Amino acid sequence: MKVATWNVNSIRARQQPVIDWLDAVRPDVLCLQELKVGDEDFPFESIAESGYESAVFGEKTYNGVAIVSRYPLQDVERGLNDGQEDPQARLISACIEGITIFSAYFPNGGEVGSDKFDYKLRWMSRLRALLAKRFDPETDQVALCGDFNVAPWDEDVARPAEWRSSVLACDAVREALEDLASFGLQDVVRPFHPQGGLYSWWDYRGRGFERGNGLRIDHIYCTPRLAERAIGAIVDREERARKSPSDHAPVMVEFA
DNA sequence: ATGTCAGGCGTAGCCTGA
Repeated sequence: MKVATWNVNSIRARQQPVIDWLDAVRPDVLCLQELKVGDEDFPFESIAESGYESAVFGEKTYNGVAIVSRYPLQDVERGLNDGQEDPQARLISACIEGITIFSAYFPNGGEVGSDKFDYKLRWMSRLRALLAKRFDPETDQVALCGDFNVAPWDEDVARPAEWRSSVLACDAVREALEDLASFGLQDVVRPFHPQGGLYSWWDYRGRGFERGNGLRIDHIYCTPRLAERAIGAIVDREERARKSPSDHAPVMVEFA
């Protein structure tokens, strides 16, 4: 079973690349982030023509997440559902073939110390609480996929000196991710690329891709029973090298 | 600090967010 995640930076701008990628790669599940459209503008029909069912939590202009799957999507849930307000569409989950898969778009965080940064840390803590409430990490098979907006290690950053103090790689967000993972989730991509140097996002500004200035901020984190089934992980850099790309490349893990 | 994108508004070009 192949599970992928891709921040497409507008599904409207990337509709054909997404469909072409589904047709070429044939993942079983693709988690999407930054749709930037309301549910009514999501291309359900075009994606269905390629053989995929979609569950969408859209938002006009900003955010928006989806899960597309070759298998039926069950028990779809949208948002953090913790009784507090979250006006931003950043989380959707569905049960697929006995695995609960999340598509998550973590807040970027703006600048360290800003209100947006506080929101990012709070959001991560609320996500941890949701996981702890809904799942038993010992027995449940859960995959948290998405744009985490966190590069967990210096090996995930091409130029640590340039990014170490940023909202993507500073100690506070790395600690928040460690706390989230301490629920019982592990990074299933890193073990296949222990040397690091594998990136999933390159800033449009400053021609990050052309200059090799990348970060690994898109992740697939799994509970142990699912993680032990992982047999490979890739980042599809070719999608970032194409004309008019998203600033993110797809990340995909195969499970036995 | 920002050399690039994308969407909104509204129909040019500025603003926001990333």
